[in-house]
Amino acid sequence: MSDWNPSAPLPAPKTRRGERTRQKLLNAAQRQIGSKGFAEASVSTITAEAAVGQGTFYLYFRSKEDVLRELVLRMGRRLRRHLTLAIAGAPNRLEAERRGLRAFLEFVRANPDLYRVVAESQFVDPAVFQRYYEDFAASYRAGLMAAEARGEITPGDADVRAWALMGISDMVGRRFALWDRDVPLRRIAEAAHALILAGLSPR
Amino acid sequence: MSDWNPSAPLPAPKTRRGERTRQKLLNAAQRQIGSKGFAEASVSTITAEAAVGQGTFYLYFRSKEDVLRELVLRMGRRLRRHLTLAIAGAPNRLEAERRGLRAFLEFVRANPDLYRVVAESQFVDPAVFQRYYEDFAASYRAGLMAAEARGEITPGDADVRAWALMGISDMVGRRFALWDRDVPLRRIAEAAHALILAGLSPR
DNA sequence: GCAGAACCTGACTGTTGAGTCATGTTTCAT
DNA sequence: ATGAAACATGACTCAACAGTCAGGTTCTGC
Repeated sequence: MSDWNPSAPLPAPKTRRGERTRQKLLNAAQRQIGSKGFAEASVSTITAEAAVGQGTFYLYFRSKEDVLRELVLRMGRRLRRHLTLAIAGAPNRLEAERRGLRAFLEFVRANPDLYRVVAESQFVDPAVFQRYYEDFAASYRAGLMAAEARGEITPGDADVRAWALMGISDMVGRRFALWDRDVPLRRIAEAAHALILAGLSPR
Repeated sequence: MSDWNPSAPLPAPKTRRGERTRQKLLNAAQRQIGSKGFAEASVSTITAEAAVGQGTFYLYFRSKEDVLRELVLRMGRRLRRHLTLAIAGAPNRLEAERRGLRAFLEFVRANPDLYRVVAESQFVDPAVFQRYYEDFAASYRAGLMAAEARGEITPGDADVRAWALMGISDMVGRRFALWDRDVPLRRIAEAAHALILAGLSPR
């Protein structure tokens, strides 16, 4: 009759030391999973990198899957903050779009680990992965609808548009910010933005 | 001094029986990996589903990674064929774009296994995954440049455009063809195509 | 219809790594 | 200052699998 729930998050650390250890583990996991991938990164390589004992891991996370989940949430928060700052003060939606795209590419270039972690979550915990994108899509969609109401963009299906635009960022980011680490992002962002602005049709 | 090479593909089956067995294994692997994911699908579940002995697997594939590689190539061939057929006879590039997008979404809906297999290859064999997209991008890019020369589309960076357009298909496909198995694809394809045609800017 | 090549088998081996636990150390509220 | 709660440890257990191999079956060209 107790309310014990096996999938509830583990209780947060109660002391400063505990919180520090948890963060060390999260950072180590991010580097390990980000560089070697989820399958190759074992709990023991993670604890070794964090310089804590094997068993310590299980004081803060139920499993390797659990720590990945946590990292996806962390990535979402960081990216959201980064984009919010980049967009703040844009005079209109199209300019916000421009700045956001550029900022996203720069974020990916600067945080390849987190990018990979999110991508891997797709197979480790589909629900979290889906949630990650749904959340971005929802706020993207809201932004597009508001802009449409203000007449800053043409009318259109905001839902499909939101996913399509995320797809552009995602793929262009992978190709030009992650795989190709040298190409200047300004040029890429401008080219992609031009497509988003005017499409392909001459008319 | 012999020309033995440990990473050369295994010799092809010499008899009809051998070829049949290899195909049974490929199909079983596609279903297993497509439904449970690469990590959960073991060689023994694959051989069980194919109804062959454990060791038979290693007559045709060096490892689980190897069979995944093969499946990615198969997916590439099938998708390419599907798209070529769908686009054949389109009067111009923009119409080809329209038909291609729609055909892609339909392919994803019909072949969720193959879609997942390709996505997993990203972490199992990055080179093959990258190659898969680079190949599509190259032919996409060529198509866009030809269309631009004919004046069917506005001038622009064909490379970035190719990746951006693939990104749209990829993400919209995942969201509306894979995750949401009920929504009618015609509507989605039209909405995305409208964005590709004219962009967001009112002008 | 025979020889030799091709194919098939599944029990076995060895490794890997997740998760546990008994014991020890540190923190902190009182 | 102290004791109880929180935190930390790493050797150990145990299950899961990848990959092997010695021995058996089926095919195919002649």
